[in-house]
Amino acid sequence: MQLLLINMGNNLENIRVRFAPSPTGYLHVGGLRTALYNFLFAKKNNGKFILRIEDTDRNRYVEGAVENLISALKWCNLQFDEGPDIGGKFGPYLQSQRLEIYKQYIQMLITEGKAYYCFCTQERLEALREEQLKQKLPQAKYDKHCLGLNKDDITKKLNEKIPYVIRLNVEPNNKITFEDIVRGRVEFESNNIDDQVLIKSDGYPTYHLANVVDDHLMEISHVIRGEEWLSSTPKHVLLYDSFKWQRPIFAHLPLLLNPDRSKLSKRQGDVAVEDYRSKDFLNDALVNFVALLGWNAGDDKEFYYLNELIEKFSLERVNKAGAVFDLDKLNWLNAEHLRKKTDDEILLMLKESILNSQFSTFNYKDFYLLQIISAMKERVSFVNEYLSKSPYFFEAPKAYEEVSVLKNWNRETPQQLEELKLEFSLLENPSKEDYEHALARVSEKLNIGKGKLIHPLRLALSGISTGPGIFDIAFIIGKDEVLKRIDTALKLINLPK
RNA sequence: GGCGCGUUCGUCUAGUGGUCCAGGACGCCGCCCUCUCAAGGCGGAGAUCACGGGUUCGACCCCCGUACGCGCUACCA
Repeated sequence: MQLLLINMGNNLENIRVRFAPSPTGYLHVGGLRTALYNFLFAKKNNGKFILRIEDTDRNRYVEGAVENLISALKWCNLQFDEGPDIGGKFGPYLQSQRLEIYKQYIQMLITEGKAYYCFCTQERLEALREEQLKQKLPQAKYDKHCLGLNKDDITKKLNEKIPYVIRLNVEPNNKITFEDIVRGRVEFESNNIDDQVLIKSDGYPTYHLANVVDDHLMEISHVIRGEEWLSSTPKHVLLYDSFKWQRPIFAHLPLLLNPDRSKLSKRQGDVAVEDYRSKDFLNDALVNFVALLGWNAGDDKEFYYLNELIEKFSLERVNKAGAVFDLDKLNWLNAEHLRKKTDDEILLMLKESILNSQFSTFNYKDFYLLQIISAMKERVSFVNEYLSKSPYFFEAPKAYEEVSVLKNWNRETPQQLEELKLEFSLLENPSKEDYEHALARVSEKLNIGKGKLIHPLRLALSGISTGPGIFDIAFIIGKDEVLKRIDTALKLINLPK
């Protein structure tokens, strides 16, 4: 009976995963993808998603980076259950505040002979490396020089305050094997593994020690991280085994790539979540897009909301190969998500956009903006395109697209537009249809095609040749404005001789 | 150099031994719709499944090798 309750293997009942970035600036889209998969896996399995900051490199610390990371995560709606700002049962969640813990655990390793003090100077290390390089050894490795030190030597050096590091004692001639959910079985030769530094001379742990100790203490069940960690996983496995701790389940995710297939980098475009946010991308679209970079549900569905991703996600369906970040597809997804928003949702965003634009001093009525939204909705991919693609709704045109003038404006046009203006001026509270009928009457009267009137009218009202139906535009800006803009155009547009 | 991982249309991908002379999406091109531009609908071009050997009656799918790419190779994460 009792045996049935004991389950030593990892199972899906107590899922705890973590996103563990180092605070070097902002959230990288690759980091977002890692965070997302962790989040999706946790939520799908009723588990916990934890944010832990790996700030054990004091040289790399960037002011405000943690706040930045958190706000980017929140913008993407990846709410974590435990973390530096909200706390939790397993805190603190900043590694720099856990130094005492690492010291305590490293002592266990030293006692067991699994780790040892190393007093070698930087100079000796460099000389060693150079020598090994000269001998064309397959690989530069520490020579375990300090492993030979006896207790007295060590206490003496310690008392003399000679700087030291603590190294992992890797036993030779072993095979180190582990299972990875996305890669399957992975095997390494212990001879190829260096005696990694675990505690640096400044007393801080390296990533390798800290991540293992914390993952164990925080009861992390699955380590889901980027492929760049695959090569150091055997060191972590060695550490788990040395501590006699159960290993978590590993899943190493494929990398995100530049168009030239190198690792996604700043040089070739935007890499920070913030960059996309400031370029008017929707959080839903970014998350949707990034989710599909390395994972798919096995069907043809491409449009997802976060809750749908949670429902469908599984680590088993994560791909092995790196994925190029294709901006075209992100743009498309953004347009898709934007069109699915309600007009009221867009209204809020549009007002925000106006505030940050050249039109910030104008005061548009919600009712007016809503009309613009319904006219432009299927013509924009980004909220700010309401302004850039149809500025004429926000301000009367001051100039007229040249090619369109050349194409649609001829000697007879002014006369014809005068006629149209007259007909329009007779209208009372005109609807779209009223404008349309009025224009039809004029075209009939002058015996010319409607196009002869429509295109110049479009030019006069909008200054450009693209946009919603011309009668919609007329209706939205209103009769007074229509008449005014025709007058202005008549005055400003002069055909070249 | 060593070790590890990977390789299906330009890109993201489906595919788990026969239903694939390989399906979908983005992008591109054409047609329809139409006052323009979009959106939408329809259609098209686009992959000798990196290459070479096996295994098998049969391989994109399994095995081996090669090439290429990427990652790691720090007292960085």
